Amino acid sequence: MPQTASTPPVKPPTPRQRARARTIEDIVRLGREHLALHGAAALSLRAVARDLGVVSSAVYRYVENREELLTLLLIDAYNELGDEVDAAVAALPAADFAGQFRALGVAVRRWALREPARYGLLFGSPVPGYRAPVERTTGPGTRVVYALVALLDGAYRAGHLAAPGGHATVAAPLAADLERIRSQMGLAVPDPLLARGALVWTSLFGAISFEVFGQYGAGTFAAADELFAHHLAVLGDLAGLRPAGRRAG
Amino acid sequence: MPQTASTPPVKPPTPRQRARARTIEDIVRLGREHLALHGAAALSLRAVARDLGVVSSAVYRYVENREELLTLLLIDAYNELGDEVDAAVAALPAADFAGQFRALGVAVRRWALREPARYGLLFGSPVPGYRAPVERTTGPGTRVVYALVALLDGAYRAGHLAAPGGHATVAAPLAADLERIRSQMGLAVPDPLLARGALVWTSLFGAISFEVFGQYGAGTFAAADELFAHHLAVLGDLAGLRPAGRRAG
DNA sequence: CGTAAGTCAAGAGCGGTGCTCACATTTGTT
DNA sequence: AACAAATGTGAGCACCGCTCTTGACTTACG
Repeated sequence: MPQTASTPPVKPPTPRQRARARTIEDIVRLGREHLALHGAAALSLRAVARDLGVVSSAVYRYVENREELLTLLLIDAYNELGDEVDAAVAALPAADFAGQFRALGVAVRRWALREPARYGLLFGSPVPGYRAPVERTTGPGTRVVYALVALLDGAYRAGHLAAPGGHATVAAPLAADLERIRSQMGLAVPDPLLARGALVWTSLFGAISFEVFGQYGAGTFAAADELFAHHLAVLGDLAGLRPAGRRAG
Repeated sequence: MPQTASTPPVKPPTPRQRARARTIEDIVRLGREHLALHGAAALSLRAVARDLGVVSSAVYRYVENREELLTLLLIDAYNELGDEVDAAVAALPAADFAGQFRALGVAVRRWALREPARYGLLFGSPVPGYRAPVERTTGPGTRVVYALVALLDGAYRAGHLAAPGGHATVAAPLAADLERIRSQMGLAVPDPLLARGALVWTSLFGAISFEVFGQYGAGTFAAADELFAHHLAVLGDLAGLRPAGRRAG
């Protein structure tokens, strides 16, 4: 559980502060349930108030407005996804980069299919009129891509990332972006692999979004698991990851 | 312009029917503007009625409800995107499959960046409580993927689609899906290439969605055009497309 | 031509939403 | 006990989707 951000660093929390924190937690929990059931656009403060057993205007004592609750739910969802992805990646041997990549992809997909409405809030069309406060959401919101980039950088430093073939080149303006990213994140991955990593990143979420949002026609792919496994394998190749040592080899 | 679906095949339209059709067109046009400005979830029949200079209940004479208007706008957007993609692909020589693929991707991205809210309606998180009527939207909604698949199939039949390398395999249940798709659409592309085509399809929209929905952090990629061009080149390779004859070679 | 059928705009109204505000109540502290 | 802060209440505003009735109008037909 993250500590409340506004807690002063010295005093222990008073009972009232504890009760207040608990109420906010309840509001977020109820909001999460409504979000999961009816989607982001249908999230209603009045409904949350009803479930909380309180009059509608009372929740404004705890949450500034609907946007604020959306922000809390956004951070909540980002962190839950980040936790599951981190755990899935950490469950594999440190040297099994291809396996870690597969685990990352599988973890994101599993969470997305389990929480489609929350996934839509994070990675779907932006909620109209709502702009996520960058200073509060970038941290949790970048956990997955940080895990992916760390994975690729570790593989590269371990000599497990193959140089790409193909006809794609990295134009100069793009190289400038990549150099900035590399220095900001302390990476060693060279441009062609880093650019491919960006593509793999967006492609992973593209495949998951198509499945979660029902962009494939209904019944087009009955073997959704196998389709995603195939895509993950291709994307792993695309990133330059060599599969770990052959089984029983 | 597609003819109105409910027109009887014999009688010419009466003035009343013409006026009615014009009013519906106006409603769709105004709805398109509201959609583009404020997003799908904020689309309001009352606001459309105000812009139309009519009382709110009057629009229900022409449009059954909000969902119906959303459906009309969905079809409208799918067709506009499909028209632009078809035109972009058709502008290239029939044998330049790699160029056609690039043109397809560029056309989708251009439309998406020009019409982010409408793109979000088509490819973003589904509108809560709204289920698109399959019988009316699958036709327009599959135009882009049909164009992509036709492109790949044509390239394969012309011997311009290279067999893929890598470690990915097509599991048996997935092969059954692909076989069904192949027979339904009359394709010749074999499983590994068809599965890769599906990945290229989702990856293309993944890259575009990330850009349109602002999933890249602000300022992460200043060279958005070059990034997308890179991705298109890699995805073309991934699909198996060989670049057209070297320039001046 | 006159009447009946069909069509349409208008307005009231229902229940829902986000949000604000004045007021009452509870609670912790002095 | 008294006070002040925190919290809950209910009314109210403006908006939303949607329904229904009413009156006016257009069209078609006898």
